[in-house]
Amino acid sequence: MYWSKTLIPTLREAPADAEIVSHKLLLRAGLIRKLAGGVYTFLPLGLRALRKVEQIIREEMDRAGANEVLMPALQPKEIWEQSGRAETASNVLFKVKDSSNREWFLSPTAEEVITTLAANEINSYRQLPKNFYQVSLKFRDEIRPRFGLMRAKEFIMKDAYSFDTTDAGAMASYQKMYAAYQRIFARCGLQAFPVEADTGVIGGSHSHEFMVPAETGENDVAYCEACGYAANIEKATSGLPKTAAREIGAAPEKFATPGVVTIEALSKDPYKVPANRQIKTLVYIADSQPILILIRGDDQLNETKLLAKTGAVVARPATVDEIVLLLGAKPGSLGAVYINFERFPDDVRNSLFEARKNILERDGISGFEKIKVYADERLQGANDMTTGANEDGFHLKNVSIERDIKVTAWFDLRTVSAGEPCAKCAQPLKIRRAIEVGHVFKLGTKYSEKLNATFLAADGSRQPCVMGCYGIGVTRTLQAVIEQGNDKDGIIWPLSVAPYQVCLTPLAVAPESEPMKLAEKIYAELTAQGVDVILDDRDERPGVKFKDSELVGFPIRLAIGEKALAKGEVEIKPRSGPVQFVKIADAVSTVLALVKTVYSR
RNA sequence: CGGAGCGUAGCUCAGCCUGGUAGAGCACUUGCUUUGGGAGCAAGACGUCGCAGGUUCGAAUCCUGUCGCUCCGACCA
Repeated sequence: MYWSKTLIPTLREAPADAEIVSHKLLLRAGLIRKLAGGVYTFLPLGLRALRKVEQIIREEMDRAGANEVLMPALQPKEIWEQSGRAETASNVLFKVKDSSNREWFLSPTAEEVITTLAANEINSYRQLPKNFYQVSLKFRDEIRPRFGLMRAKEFIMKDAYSFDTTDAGAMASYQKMYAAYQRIFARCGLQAFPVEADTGVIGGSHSHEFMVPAETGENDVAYCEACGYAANIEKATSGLPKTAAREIGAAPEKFATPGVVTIEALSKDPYKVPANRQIKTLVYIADSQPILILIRGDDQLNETKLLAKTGAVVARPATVDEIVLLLGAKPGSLGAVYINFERFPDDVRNSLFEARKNILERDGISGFEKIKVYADERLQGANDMTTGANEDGFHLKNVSIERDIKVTAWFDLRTVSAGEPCAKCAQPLKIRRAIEVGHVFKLGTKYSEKLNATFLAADGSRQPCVMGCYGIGVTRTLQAVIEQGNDKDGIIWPLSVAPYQVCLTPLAVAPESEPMKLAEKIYAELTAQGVDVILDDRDERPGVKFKDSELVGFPIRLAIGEKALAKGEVEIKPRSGPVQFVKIADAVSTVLALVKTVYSR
């Protein structure tokens, strides 16, 4: 390609709405342009890089035995209702109506479509296992698009779906994809590592995310350098000991705490109750039912764990009004010792109970009379604890959680912090930010059962396919490559995904000038060898050409100037390496040798 | 959806407080000079100041509404 024939609108300054370095460079290097928030056009250079990432993904998916298909972006509402996700994934679904008022969803993923296909086309165990994938445009009704391609309303995703006859087979399919992902990200020049992950509304039993470490990422990963444990903070656990038991009195004791509504205030004079001897009581509305969550005072609730462990579809903190109706006190004085107004005489209690129940049920909240209490495992066996008395301005001490509180179930509900001992090897955990570029799930039979994707087994029985699904955010991966590879001058592409591998830079471009004639000759030779070359034929000053080639980040620049030519030489400069002058006759072979170092930046 | 901020030339921004003929740098066009690290000089083109309404003799500027964008939070396959 000749530079003057394509469109590479480089910018000296980044548009004001670009926040992170990779977003700025995507715009400055002329790879993308924004049409609207979270919606971008890929310009020629950006599309070339994107296609290279896609090609790597296709090669590795094919190598792993997956078959490429292309499924509709426009999906009928009915199949989403059948899987149950019309409701559970409702907040991210783009919904459209056609002229006859029929509802459609713009595909954020394709479990329903592929499972419907399998239901129709796969009948026998002889046809399994199978793995189908596609690379296509996906839509998500992001409430807040951010960081360019990182979180967009519209993006390119590779999604794959495996179908097996047995659980063990599904596990093998999962491992194949896991290995393919490691190859894919390595070939893209990315340092991506797998971490244990929550399965979210996709569901399933087993899941890893592939993470690219970056301060601008939107995920926190807990990891152990000693044993290799790594997990999304939403899933991570640690090996902290349970709260120590002590000698205490026979019953909880109420004491006045006027104006004290925080853990911190109660830990100070005159009360001096350390946060780790307090029980924090949180009220949530989970699937329209009130629940209490008990966490140690110095811990933080992990809402993802709450949903995962309780099986709730949606949960939100209760409002202050709801809390007063439920427990009779405002936040700051809440506890789970007396949750049904035991402190009142029976007749008063019953009338309060009925009145409040009616109001809550009017607002769609049910199960008031039997509030479930979920407690974090770290509180198991804890006594000599202090918690709210469900009476404004009062707390209870001498609380033994097992004796005084009716806990419905114990779960790991807390968020781990850096420095806690690893659950596997006791070394201190670290936490860092990362970009999620891929996700693999073992789904099991959740979708195949709901959408009737069954097969006839060798023994004649009809069984649901055991499924897995595997996603890679292609456009996000592209941006992650830039986020990880840049310096003050611009992008540093790995050879594998660079829009062009070599930038030929003649410093005189008149058709009959020596630099231009030599550039055209080298261009022809490199192109014939299968190298992606761009020839900067613009009549610009050398400084402009050098700055642009570094901003765009071509891995190898071959400059041809009058001075070096007079000595029979040209100048070859890797994007992040030293300049070398080579004889004209050796120029092509030197470049070819550099291009062979496929995995290097 | 809550909180904050911003919408002026293709890009970065000034002007707004204190109303009075629309500005700068970069980019663009033409000419001359220059030619190994984002050139110099000269000339030129580019704007319904996001949109709508209001106040006023007069609004980029003040008021109201609205749309869009960004940040923080909530949310997130």
